[in-house]
Amino acid sequence: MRNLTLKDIAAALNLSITTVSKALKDYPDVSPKTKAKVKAYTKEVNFTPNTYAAYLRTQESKIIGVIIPRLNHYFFSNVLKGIMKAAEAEGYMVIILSSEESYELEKKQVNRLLKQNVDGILLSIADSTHDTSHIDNIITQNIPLVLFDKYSKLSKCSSVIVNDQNAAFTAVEHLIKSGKKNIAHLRGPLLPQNSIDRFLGYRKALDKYELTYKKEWIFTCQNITSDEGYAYAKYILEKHPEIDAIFAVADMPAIGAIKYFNEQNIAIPEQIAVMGFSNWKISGLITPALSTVNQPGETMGRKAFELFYLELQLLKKGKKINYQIIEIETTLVVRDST
Amino acid sequence: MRNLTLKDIAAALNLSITTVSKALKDYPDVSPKTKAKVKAYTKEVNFTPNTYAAYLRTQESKIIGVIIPRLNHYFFSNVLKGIMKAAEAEGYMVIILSSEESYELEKKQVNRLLKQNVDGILLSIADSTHDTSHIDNIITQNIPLVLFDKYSKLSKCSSVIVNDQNAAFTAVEHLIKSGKKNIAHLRGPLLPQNSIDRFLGYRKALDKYELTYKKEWIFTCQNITSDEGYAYAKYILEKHPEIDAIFAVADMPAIGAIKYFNEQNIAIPEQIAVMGFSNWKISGLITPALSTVNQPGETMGRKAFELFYLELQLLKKGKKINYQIIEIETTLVVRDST
DNA sequence: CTCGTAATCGAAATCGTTTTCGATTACGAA
DNA sequence: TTCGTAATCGAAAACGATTTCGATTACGAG
Repeated sequence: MRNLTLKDIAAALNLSITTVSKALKDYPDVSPKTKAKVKAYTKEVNFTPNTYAAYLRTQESKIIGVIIPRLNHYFFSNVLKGIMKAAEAEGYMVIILSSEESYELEKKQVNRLLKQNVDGILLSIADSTHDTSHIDNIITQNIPLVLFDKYSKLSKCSSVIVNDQNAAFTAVEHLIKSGKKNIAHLRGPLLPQNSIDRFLGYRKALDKYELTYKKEWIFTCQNITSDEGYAYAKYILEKHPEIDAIFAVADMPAIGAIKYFNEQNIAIPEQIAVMGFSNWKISGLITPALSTVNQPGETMGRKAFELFYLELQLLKKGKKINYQIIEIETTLVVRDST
Repeated sequence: MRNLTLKDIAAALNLSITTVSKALKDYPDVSPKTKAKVKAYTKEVNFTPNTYAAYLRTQESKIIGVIIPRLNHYFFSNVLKGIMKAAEAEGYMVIILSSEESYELEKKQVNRLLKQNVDGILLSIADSTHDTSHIDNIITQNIPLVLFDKYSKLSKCSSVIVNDQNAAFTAVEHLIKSGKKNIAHLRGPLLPQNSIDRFLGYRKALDKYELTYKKEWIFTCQNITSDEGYAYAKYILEKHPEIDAIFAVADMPAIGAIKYFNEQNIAIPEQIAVMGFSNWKISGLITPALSTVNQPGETMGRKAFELFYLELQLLKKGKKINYQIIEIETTLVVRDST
């Protein structure tokens, strides 16, 4: 019960393998009549050429690789959805690997994909990635590479990102305009550009509205978990009762903070407002519903694939690829926590 | 900058392609000395045989396909994690496809995987799948198939599942033991076996403790969303104030119900208790934290891969495979909502 | 010295496609 | 008739690995 081959088709139609192959690929040197015959028959028996054999000649695997930092992560799941939909439409398969936010594992996964001879790599770099030689490695091998969300300023390649700084600025501005003056920031770790940018957006907003920036109102979430948010909320309530709003680097810490405030019967947003970032599904479901910044993950994924596809076409034509950075628009989602 | 080939290695070591290939595969007819030489060199230059070329002879792609009903779904993400970890350990790549809970799309995705000549398929069937001919198709093609979580009683193949009936029974029993007597059930749609089993577990618990089963206390969630839970909670409060507990087919509807009760200042669990199913991450983060049944997704994924791998080995040896059904243990997670 | 055997190695076929380059045929022009 | 051209088709050589089968060498037994 193995799959059919060109040989089988050729035998059935009394043609050569060559002609069948060419008919399917619309070569000009096969008559319209035989073309039609071949196409009708292959459709009838549901034949498609073996991709592995085809790879050997064309060096195209019709498979792309995607590396994300985490699998069970709402935002990245949405990005994946966007990538896979777009890939499917163009007949590409997607191999997904996870770096688990580890630099070492990320290197390894990149290597696995290169060994697999994927046609391109879509990558969101891990928080702990401090060196980009493995990424540059992809580029020198002339394999289309697109970074998304968590990108690097070091590597010369296409990226699909969000303007984190602007988005954070808008979020904090909203807090200020609603009357809050002592705004704390639960920031992310030092490494990924995103948490730096969100922090910078926060500072910019304070600057613009002439609010004083206080170092002791900045709290670093190493793993961006709800537990960290919960713990910092407790600390804030005990040591910094003057704080009247929190801008978190992501929804998870924000949700943790809300959980603590709920337990302590603190009025949100009256006594303290909470703003998240990312718009996870959960954010709309907790009480009070969390205000946050919406990052359109699916769009991001789609754009990332499109960028890869574009680069591939240019590469095939031997043209030079000019890297581009696509910025996806975010929107402020105001709910009940601000 | 293309990848190295056996030819390159052979040339560099002054050996034939054959010998290099055999040395790498530990054939007995190559001397330990040359074996060592070949292995040392291939390791040094980081050579691995091209998988596509290898496929042509061995018919093994070292790729498995996974079809899940939904991508951005906490439980399935965990299953994927388990699958991918296990696959990675055995040197397998994983292609993931989503059926979006659609029967038609599921058929299509199965077909795509068959065309891709994957070594095996891991599948969680869609809610709307009413016919299993496409699944039987996989089996007749002699490709290892493992169903997980959402399985079918119709197809003769290995499965990794949870004993939904027992788990539901235990959950409802817990509600009863905590003093609740009028327990409603937000059930899932009619098709997947899981929602049937959870419903049966609910009934069994009522029977055992001699509580009357009332048809009007059963509410069907077609899409298992929080919105449905929210709407039913409202309905229950208005039309059935006698109900003092809700057992939901999944966490999402339970969370929606809690949201409504929170808004109405209903005391949970005193006035009405809420029990979910699945233990999504979010469940521990809402207030009150949701009691639920923990389904170990990662374990399920790992077991599913192991089952596939086992079948593949048997198949290669030409032995008959005897299908088995693995039941994963669930645990009751009691939090603040009961 | 001869022969059989074991130990090593390689040539070549094969997997299923793609693609180059010839081969064949038909047909109109000269 | 003959020749050139266009229109169709196929043979065969890749692609890079695996594997069968045969070749070669070395060496000890007789």
